[in-house]
Amino acid sequence: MLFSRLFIPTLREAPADAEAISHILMVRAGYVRQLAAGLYMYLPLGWKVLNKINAILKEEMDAAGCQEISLPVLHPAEIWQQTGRWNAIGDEMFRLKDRTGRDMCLGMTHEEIMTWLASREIRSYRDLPQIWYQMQTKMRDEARPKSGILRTREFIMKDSYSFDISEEALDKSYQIHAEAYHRIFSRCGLKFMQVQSDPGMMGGAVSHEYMAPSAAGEDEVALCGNCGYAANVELALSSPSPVAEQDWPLEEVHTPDKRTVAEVSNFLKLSPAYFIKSILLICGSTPVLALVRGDQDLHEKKLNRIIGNHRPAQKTEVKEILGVEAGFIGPVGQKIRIVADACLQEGAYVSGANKQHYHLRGIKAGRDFNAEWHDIHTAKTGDLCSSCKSELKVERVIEIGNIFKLGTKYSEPLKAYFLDEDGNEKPVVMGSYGIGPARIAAAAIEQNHDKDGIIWPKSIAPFDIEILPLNMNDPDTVKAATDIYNKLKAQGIDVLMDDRNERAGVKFKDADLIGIPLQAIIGEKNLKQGLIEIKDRRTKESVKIGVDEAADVLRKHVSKSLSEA
RNA sequence: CGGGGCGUAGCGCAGUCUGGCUAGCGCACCUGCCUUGGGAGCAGGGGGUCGGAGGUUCGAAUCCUCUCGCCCCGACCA
Repeated sequence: MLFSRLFIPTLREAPADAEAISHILMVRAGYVRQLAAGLYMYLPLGWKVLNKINAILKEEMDAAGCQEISLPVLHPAEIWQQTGRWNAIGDEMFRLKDRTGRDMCLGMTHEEIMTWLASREIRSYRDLPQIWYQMQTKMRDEARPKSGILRTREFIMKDSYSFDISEEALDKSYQIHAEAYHRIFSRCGLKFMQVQSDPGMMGGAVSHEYMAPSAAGEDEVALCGNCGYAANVELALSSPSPVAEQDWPLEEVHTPDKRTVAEVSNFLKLSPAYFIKSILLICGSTPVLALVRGDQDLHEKKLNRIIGNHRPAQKTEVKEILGVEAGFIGPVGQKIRIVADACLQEGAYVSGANKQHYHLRGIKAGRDFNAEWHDIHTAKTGDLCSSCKSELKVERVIEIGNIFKLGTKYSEPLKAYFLDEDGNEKPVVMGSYGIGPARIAAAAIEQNHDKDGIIWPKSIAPFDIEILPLNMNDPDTVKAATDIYNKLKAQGIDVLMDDRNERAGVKFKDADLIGIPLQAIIGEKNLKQGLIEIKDRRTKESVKIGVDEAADVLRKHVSKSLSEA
């Protein structure tokens, strides 16, 4: 492809409204443009990258025995009403009516529609298993789109759905996906990991996420370097690192106007780890007291799984319900439901005395208060792994894919039944599996860039090679470049030639920005000695090779690097 | 949805507090000359309903009211 014939609007300066590196670079290098919040247009280079990723996805899905189909984006409401998600999902679903007034929605995922299809067509155990997938647009009215193409309101997803006769059979489909996903992300050149995750609104019992480490990510995972435990912090189990046990008698301490853990711990010259943080929550209309160690944070989602939806109590409610001002509340003597972090079962602590300007020191679980014990704190770096007691590390990540065991959550309400060998009617056992190609692209940039621009992994770069004829007014340069360009093209190599009548500096800057992994630089001086230069975008190392052998050498470079990937 | 920030040429910005000449600068763009190994130089040129609506005023990018949009933090989240 000739640069002059391609629409590649590069920018010298970073757009003012971009913050994430991948966002800045994709806009600057002319890969994408923004239409509105969370809505992006893919320009030729961006679309090419996305299609390279999609091709890898399809290859691996097909190789795993999955079948590509395509479903509508526009859905009738009834199907979503049957599974209950029409009501369970809030403003995140785009809803509309057709001309007859019938409720419709735009698909944010396709469990319902896939299951509807299965319910119509699958009758016998002989029809199973099936794995169907599609590369298709999802629409989600995100509360806050952000970070360029990392979180958008419209995006393409590879989503697949498995239909099996039993949980054991589902395990197999699940495993097939796990293996395919490992191959896909490896081929895309990403650093990634598989972690345990919370199934959330998808339902089902087991799920895993595929995470690409990056500061631009929105999720956090807890990782154990020793035993390999890896989980989203939404459910990661950990023990806060223990503190030396104190042998305090239970006694009141006067703490005038000291309310927060930080204030009291300063006042008493004690580490926050010796405190119990008491948080009053309102769950429906019943109050619940949540307790975590003073140096820990409560994790809302963990608590949510135990007590359901809840909200923090207002200061006035605290006084009404507990009879004491917020800041001096504690678990001792409370009659209301208490959910406490498991680490508080050991040791003696300081907490509010439920008396204005007083705290209690020497509180011991079991003796002084009782609670339901759960892991409800937010795992953080330095916590101990719950299975092997090594130190955990918490890292920021981009979610690039996920796999869910759904069981019969969708097949039962949508009546996707089959007859088994014994003639019994049974619900199909399902799984669903997603990958976001745009997030793969963004994560690849987040993980592979330098001050000059993008450094694409070879497998998903928009081109294999960029040829840079430095002076288009020099006939020898043009001839040599065109010659190499034609030879490479004839060999099926995807090559971009910067044939613009620009100065060398402009071409170098744009080439580095765009990030094609291999550059072939053709300049007058080298050419006079029969040489051209090939340069690795990542290492910036270059070697000179003969013009005549250039096409062959470049071809070998490309095929070698692709087989490595 | 709560908090903060910002809307002036394709991009990046100044001007707004303290109203006043024909609304400016850099880059990009067009023409010509020149130049060709890291975003050259010279000369000439085109491009703006100052996000929108209403108001105050002799006069509004600037002040007031309303409104729309975008970004960031938080809440939320297949």
